[in-house]
Amino acid sequence: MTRRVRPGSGRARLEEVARLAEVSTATVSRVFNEPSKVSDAVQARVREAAAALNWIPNAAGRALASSRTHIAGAIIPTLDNEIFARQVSGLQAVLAEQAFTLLLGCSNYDPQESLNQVQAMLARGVEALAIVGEDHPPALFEALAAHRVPYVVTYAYRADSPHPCIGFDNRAAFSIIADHVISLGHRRVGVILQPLANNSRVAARLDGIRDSLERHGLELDPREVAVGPSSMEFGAEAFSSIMSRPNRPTAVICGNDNLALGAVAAAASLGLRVPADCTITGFDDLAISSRLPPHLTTMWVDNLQIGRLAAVQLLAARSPADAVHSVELQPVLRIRETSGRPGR
Amino acid sequence: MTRRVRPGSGRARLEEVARLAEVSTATVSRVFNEPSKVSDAVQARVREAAAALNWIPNAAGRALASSRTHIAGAIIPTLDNEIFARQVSGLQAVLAEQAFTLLLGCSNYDPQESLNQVQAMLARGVEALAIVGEDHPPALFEALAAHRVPYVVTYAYRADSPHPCIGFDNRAAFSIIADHVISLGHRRVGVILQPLANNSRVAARLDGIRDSLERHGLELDPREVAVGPSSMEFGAEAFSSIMSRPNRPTAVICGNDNLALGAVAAAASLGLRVPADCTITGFDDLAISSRLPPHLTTMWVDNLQIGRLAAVQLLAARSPADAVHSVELQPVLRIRETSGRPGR
DNA sequence: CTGAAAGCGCTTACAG
DNA sequence: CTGAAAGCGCTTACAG
Repeated sequence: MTRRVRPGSGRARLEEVARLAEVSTATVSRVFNEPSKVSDAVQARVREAAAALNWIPNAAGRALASSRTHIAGAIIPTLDNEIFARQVSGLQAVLAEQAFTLLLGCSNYDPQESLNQVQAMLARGVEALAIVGEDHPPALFEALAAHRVPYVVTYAYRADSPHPCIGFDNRAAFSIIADHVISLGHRRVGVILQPLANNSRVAARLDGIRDSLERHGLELDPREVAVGPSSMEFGAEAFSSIMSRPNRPTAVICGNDNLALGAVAAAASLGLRVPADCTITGFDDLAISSRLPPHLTTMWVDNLQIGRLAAVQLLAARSPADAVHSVELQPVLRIRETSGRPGR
Repeated sequence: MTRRVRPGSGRARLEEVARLAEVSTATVSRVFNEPSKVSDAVQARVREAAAALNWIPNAAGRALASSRTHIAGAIIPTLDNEIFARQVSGLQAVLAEQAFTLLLGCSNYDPQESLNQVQAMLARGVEALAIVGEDHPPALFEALAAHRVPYVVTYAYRADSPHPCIGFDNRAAFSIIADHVISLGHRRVGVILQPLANNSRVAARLDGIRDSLERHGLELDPREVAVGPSSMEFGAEAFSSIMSRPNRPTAVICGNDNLALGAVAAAASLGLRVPADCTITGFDDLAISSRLPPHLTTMWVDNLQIGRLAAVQLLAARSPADAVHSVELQPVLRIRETSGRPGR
């Protein structure tokens, strides 16, 4: 019988620590995982040996033996957006406290890509998953269910959602914005939105605006609703186009701050005063929105808290008794310089 | 002899796929890892069985058996910065093509935290690591060497660096900015910088400015060099303070766009015209810098390419014959509206 | 409090 | 082209 030769990782193994400390491998393992079960004297010897060998436990071996990976996943649309980056920070901070590693995936608003990312994460053995929004293929949620991985949908909250969710009501939020605009005396309102495809949150925002208008006996002129890329360029372009029509609106509600900042810049180059000639509102309250003049009227969401709460819920959900609970946050309207009464 | 009972993961295992396809486990493994070694007929049977069982390979088992984790790591200062986020996108895109997963860590400019992150990543078995900058504890680089993990320092390049690096020469870049400012006719130059602690790139930037001034027989007045948080608020505050002195400078070079945007806003509220009363320059060319008026004179670095190149180098470095090669990128000066001749 | 040893789910050297 | 089986580095049920 020849002994097979396998390369191995070349690093110090737990067994060598055990040999140096003159204890069993079980004891070494316990020192680092259940120290209360090991006498102080033995603990000291083991820790010394581990340090001497520069030993770092091998996560794969540990995961295989314990069926616990200590990995959680998060899927966001894109890193190119400070609000999602902030959610990730919140997640990571809380997970790190429990020695969990965060695996991050970006879907770029592509449902197929989010499914791919989830597959990859399941292969890595994520124990829980946070995912922005609910616009994902049914196969994605089925895969999570099949592998019994607890998950939470973030950044969107609906009371009747089939998923546990931590976020805010997009529809209600935009009703609040429209109410603010109408309360200032505006009767004709334009809207500039980011793409509706694979993002039901944007549709909810439009519905929220319509809800408010309807309550006040007003309606949206479809020619004054622009939908396009979530860029300042498109915000500027759409604003110019809306404001170049005869009998133009006196207020433009934008789907986010990016679009609104573009609209504000376009207003300046058109020689329009904001808000005297046109009120402009955003959503997100980006860092620049309150720092560069004119300060934007917008809505702020505690994204750090969304990330933190998601992590707390997911960590709790590992004990199967605890299901993930939905939490609704309230966005805050921040009235600044770009909204005001119509006319001069 | 009692058979021990271990919980297991509860998911389908490769062995069940083998049984259903009526082949050995070796064959199933080969179908997914070395398909050319398996006949088409058998492949089809195995793939069908895997699909029927909804089997996803267990990464921990695979890593343990092969000593290959297919994980790479990246350590950046913060996600709260679009330039680092862009590097991560570049890294991730190239790594994904090779079926590598990226593990992301943020140090928040804290050397101790970057060391912690590296330790955690070594435990996870990262096969390669990209890390922003070289301001890290020696123990960090020693740990990488001890575990034979190839790495690359990004976002900074020095010909005499002890590390393989992919980035640009911060000192040379700021010399170019200062040359531009001086060529416009400015003789008194103020400087606003982000914190120098644990970030030698900022010190290099200051040196670059000094190099240029010296070449032209000029020098910096230490009272006109402000150092503080990398925020628009500090940029504004520092600018106001520098410009409120008698005999003030006619140009202010900022360490990045954030500070410069704050300076531009402060100029507006002080009633100073930019660039007629004061030239202001930034660095990074953030998305907003060319989209909100006045368009900033700044320098652009191809951060996506830094990320991509880092990934390519790291993937190549897995075959030990190939060491990681340094690559120097050239930042591009983008002259826009905030720089001009002094006076009117 | 401690140890001997089975087992986690894969890969791969070896044999045919 | 395919298979039997050892082994990767840990954890933990079991026994003392």
